Amino acid sequence: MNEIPQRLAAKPSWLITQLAVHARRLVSEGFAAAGARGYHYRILAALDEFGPASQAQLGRRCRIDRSDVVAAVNGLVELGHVDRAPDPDHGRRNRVTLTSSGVRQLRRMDGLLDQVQDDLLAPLPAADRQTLTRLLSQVLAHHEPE
Amino acid sequence: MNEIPQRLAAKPSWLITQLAVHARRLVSEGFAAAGARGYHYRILAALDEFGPASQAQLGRRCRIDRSDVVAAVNGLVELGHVDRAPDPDHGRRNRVTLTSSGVRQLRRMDGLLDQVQDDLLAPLPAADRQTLTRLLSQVLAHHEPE
DNA sequence: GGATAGTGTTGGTCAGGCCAATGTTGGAGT
DNA sequence: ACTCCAACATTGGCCTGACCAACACTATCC
Repeated sequence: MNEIPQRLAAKPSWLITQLAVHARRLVSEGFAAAGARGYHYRILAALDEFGPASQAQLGRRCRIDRSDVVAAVNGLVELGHVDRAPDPDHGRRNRVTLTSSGVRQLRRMDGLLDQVQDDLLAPLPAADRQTLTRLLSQVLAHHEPE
Repeated sequence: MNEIPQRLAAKPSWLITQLAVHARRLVSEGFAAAGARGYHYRILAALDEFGPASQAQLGRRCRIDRSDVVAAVNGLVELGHVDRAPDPDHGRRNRVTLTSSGVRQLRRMDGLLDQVQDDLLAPLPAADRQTLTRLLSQVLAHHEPE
């Protein structure tokens, strides 16, 4: 009835972009429960793993445009999950820091996200999940900057 | 320097959505050469494989919202790749048909898209490409409307 | 000192995926 | 025959994520 054209179904680019739609849906549904957006998680994670950073640095690490980092940090500051202060050593630069509230939010999101991974890969046994992750990492690395 | 947070890099949802960004970029770059958009290809492919159809049917087969099908078909009609006429048997329904120009455009896009698949999966040997495609299909099928 | 690269910010664009409301039409139930 | 419901096409709006261009400022390198 609602059969997909073979041309599409067979193409990796189709599979990836369509699966990404479902992944995004699952993720944003999960995050909605925590009142957060996708960009927020990326930034909180980067701050937690690499410590305080400038907005430009965050953008590079999270694959977010600098202009979008501004808005996301604005949101995080308003929610109290992050602090923004001018970098004392570097005039124009900002220094973004994780607050304890931010750490708690990050933990919460981590939990939600683990559940999402499970829903996303539901039909696959553990071995296949690992294989898929490895192959995707390999391909993605090839398209990443340097 | 631009290291990605481990939390992200390890999550299938991240790998899929990020890879989808690159896939979309490659596809749209390729399609730009033919002056077409992503929705166009889907619709042309569905018409070619399943024959003339109503817009609602196209939407279901191509995973496009009804309202977006309207705009896409408008564009295709303007380009002469498709014909739209009221279905004689079914009052409100439209009947969308592929023109010979549409067939040519589809062939052209097919070629462009094959090249894109190659660029996308460049780092993978043939066997891995097949494995990846199989796993993605499996996962995607699980999230599709039965 | 003057060119050059990096930084934060504003504001705008785009594709893709959605939803709600409206007017219309076919068909099923009774 | 009449009513009610489901399907269809269309308009108009919204959201996320990813971009780009321009501006003002700062640091650094030659």
